[in-house]
Amino acid sequence: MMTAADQDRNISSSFAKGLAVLAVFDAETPCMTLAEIARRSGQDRATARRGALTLVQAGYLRQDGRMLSLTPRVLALAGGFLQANQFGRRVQPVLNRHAQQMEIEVTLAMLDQGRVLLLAQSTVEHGHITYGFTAGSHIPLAHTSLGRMLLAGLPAEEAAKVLAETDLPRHTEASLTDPAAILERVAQAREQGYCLTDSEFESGITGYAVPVSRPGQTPIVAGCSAPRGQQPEADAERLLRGLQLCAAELRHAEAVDHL
Amino acid sequence: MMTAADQDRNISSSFAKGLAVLAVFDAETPCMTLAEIARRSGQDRATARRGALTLVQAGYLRQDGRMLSLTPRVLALAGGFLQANQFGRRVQPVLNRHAQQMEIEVTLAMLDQGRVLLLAQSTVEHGHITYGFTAGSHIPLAHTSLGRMLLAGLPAEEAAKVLAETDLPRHTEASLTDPAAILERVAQAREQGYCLTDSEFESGITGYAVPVSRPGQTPIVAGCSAPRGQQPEADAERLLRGLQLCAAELRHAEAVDHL
DNA sequence: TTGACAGCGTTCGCAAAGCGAACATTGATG
DNA sequence: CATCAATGTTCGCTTTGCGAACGCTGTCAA
Repeated sequence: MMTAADQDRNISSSFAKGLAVLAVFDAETPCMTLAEIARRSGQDRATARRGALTLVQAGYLRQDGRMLSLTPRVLALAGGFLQANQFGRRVQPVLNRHAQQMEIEVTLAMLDQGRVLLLAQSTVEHGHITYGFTAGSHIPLAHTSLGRMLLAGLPAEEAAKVLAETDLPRHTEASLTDPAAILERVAQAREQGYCLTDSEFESGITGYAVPVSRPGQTPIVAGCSAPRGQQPEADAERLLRGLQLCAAELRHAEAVDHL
Repeated sequence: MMTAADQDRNISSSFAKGLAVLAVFDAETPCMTLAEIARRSGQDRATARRGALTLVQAGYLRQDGRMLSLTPRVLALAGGFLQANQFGRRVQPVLNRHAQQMEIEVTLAMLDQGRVLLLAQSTVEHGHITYGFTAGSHIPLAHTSLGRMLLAGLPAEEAAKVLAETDLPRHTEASLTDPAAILERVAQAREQGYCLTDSEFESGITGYAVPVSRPGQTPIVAGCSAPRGQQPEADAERLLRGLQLCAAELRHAEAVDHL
């Protein structure tokens, strides 16, 4: 009874469903019940159960009573990527150095499924403590300087499409909620080669971002954020200059060319 | 012809095989052909192919010609774990602070499949560049201070068993190759509450490690490494004291209690 | 040049793997 | 205590995906 919507024989649907189970843990939910996993992954409870139990056996999930949570082993998966791309040698040291010079936390990010995916982060002591994001965290696309700079790295129409598929929760009173207004800021960022946002994600915090990837490549950006200071213009100039230097060095090291 | 060794109906074997494909990328191999994946994962080429193609469709792998490589999306899997355990807020700042005070890179690690899994690493600027390991990297168990301190966190017999299942490649001339000799160092580490190794993994580099987890918990350790200096004893005392402070703070913050 | 060969990606018939309706089990509510 | 809702688990039927077999490409020796 082969349907017309012929499932691709090259794709393993069981595997895809299992991956969906694993991916469900991306939110800040530390642990979940089977039913919750099933709901979030849009699968039958029995299906989710098989996926989860398989993950437990493989050591990626731990089962405490009826609660399931990720084990540190998932880090090894990311480790493969980081090692392969030499992040430890080519990216992290550069971020660290500029972060120290700028006296601020510097973040490298790219697009992933309509959100901003943090690739790497460098922290300096005395830095302002943010939400506690790390490499692998997702942050909103529309209301962060990183996100808008990433959109600016796409062709205008594509950026509009990505943005249209994103929902725009209002994080602060300053959050822009009109897609057109956001796209205008994106266009502005594209033109001037940097992006600033103020208080649209965290109140009182200004975000700064510059492109790292070369035009045409998958967009990669570097950015930082800090409480708004006494001389916003001077701060912006100093931080953007620092970020530009950092970005130039990453480009020169070809550290992010094939992401 | 159902065998007596009845495969558990609760486990999805296709999913498990797919995961094995993903895990194969943990080595420093940036990209692989289908056949290579099949060989490394011990699967039939066709099976590996389905797994890989599924991963491509899910966005975790990218296909360039006949080469397959991980995409940054795998970071999101790790991000779930890091966010859930508040690494960004509870662990990373502590590591960074002590690293800055000690003027050296500090690493947090645990056991995973007979190897040392790096959980987090301080990101302060410093002089000495190591292999470029990052969170999620695996390093050897037997010839690093982190690894031996981890073994010391296990009951003696269990440590012996884990070590027996590990192979002991000789990284440098100084590498101990006799399991008994290694276990003796482990026992010593267990007694004195810290572990030093010298040149057994990288020539001329001394490794320092102390336990972080409480006795009985899954072992977690903190450590650092540096070129051997002029006054080894003074260095050791200073660094171990720093690591102990760092470990105590992590314990107090209960940052790593349920890993 | 040509034949043999080794290694690769891909296909397809048949066995077995896993989907989900249905069944237990738990725990909250009137 | 009965009712109900929500969760975890089982099992028959169908679909999925296993792997022998195939075709293709590049390499070597005759």
